[in-house]
Amino acid sequence: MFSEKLLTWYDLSQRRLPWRIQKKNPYYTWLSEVMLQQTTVATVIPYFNRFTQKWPEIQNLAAASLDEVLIEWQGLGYYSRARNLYKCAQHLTKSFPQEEHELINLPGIGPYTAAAIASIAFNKKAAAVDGNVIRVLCRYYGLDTLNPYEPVRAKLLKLLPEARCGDFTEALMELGALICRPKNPSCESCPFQKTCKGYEMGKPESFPNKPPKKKLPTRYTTAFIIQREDGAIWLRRRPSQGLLGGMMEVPSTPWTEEKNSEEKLTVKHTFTHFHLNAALCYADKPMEGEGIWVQPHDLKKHALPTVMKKIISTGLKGRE
DNA sequence: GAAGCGTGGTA
DNA sequence: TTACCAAGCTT
Repeated sequence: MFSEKLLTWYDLSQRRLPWRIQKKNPYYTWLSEVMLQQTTVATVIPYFNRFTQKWPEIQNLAAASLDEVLIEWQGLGYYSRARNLYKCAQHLTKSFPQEEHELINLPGIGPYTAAAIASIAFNKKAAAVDGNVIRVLCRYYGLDTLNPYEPVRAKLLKLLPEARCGDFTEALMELGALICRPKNPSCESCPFQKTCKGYEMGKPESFPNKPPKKKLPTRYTTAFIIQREDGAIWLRRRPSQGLLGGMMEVPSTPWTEEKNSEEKLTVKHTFTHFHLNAALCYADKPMEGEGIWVQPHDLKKHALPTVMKKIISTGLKGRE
């Protein structure tokens, strides 16, 4: 009953997304699911299109270098995804598992993504529990527990149909994205309005029950815009693990909670777990250690995270 | 199990 | 401006 109604709605209302054009392409499913982790559809679309144009098959992606992948990934965030994607491509080139319990052993593929790939690409009966599914089912069943993952997973397993498992998985997430939105849900056009507990209670937006978030600390640094007479800028590579791992950067002092002396030019940027306040400082001699000179025109050839693009562009403008 | 891990859009 | 959020994974 539930699944029939959901699939009918989905057949009528689904968006045409690049990874849905070619039906059942496991490479597309895997790539899109990794890109969509904690990231909006609108942000992912151009990245997905560039990746699949540059690397039409997994073999092409696996044959690239990690730096090439990081360059294409720059700006998308959570760069461990790109590192794991690259590592995972090496495995998938040999064989592409169809089962959830095999997929979950691959780098960058966790419980959600394993179930999503098994279900969407191979039509297996797997329970993909993401933020959408948690929101939709918590509202529908009026679940107000602070840890809804397991209860939602149990409900989902009972709802999953024998046929069209993959479409059902996509449909439930699509309902969450288009109708059962986090804010301003469109209950008037929801096919499940009549039987939705959250709607009946008059407060669908209060589900799921989330703990309050802590305030983010601010860290401070001084970033060095080191520019040679011919205009080239000094860059170096960050350590391969941790924050912005493997990406390029301009040198900077350690990022600590000690405030800067008030500088003229600063760049502010917010990461997942802290705000960064970078005071800019100009120099013309390189720092110790490894690094490269890059002409401003060639910056696009290097894997720069957004925070570094902001620092460099602000630094170059501020110098004029 | 809690913390670390990006970014851009929206209210 | 600040806060919150968006198809989670790893350690």
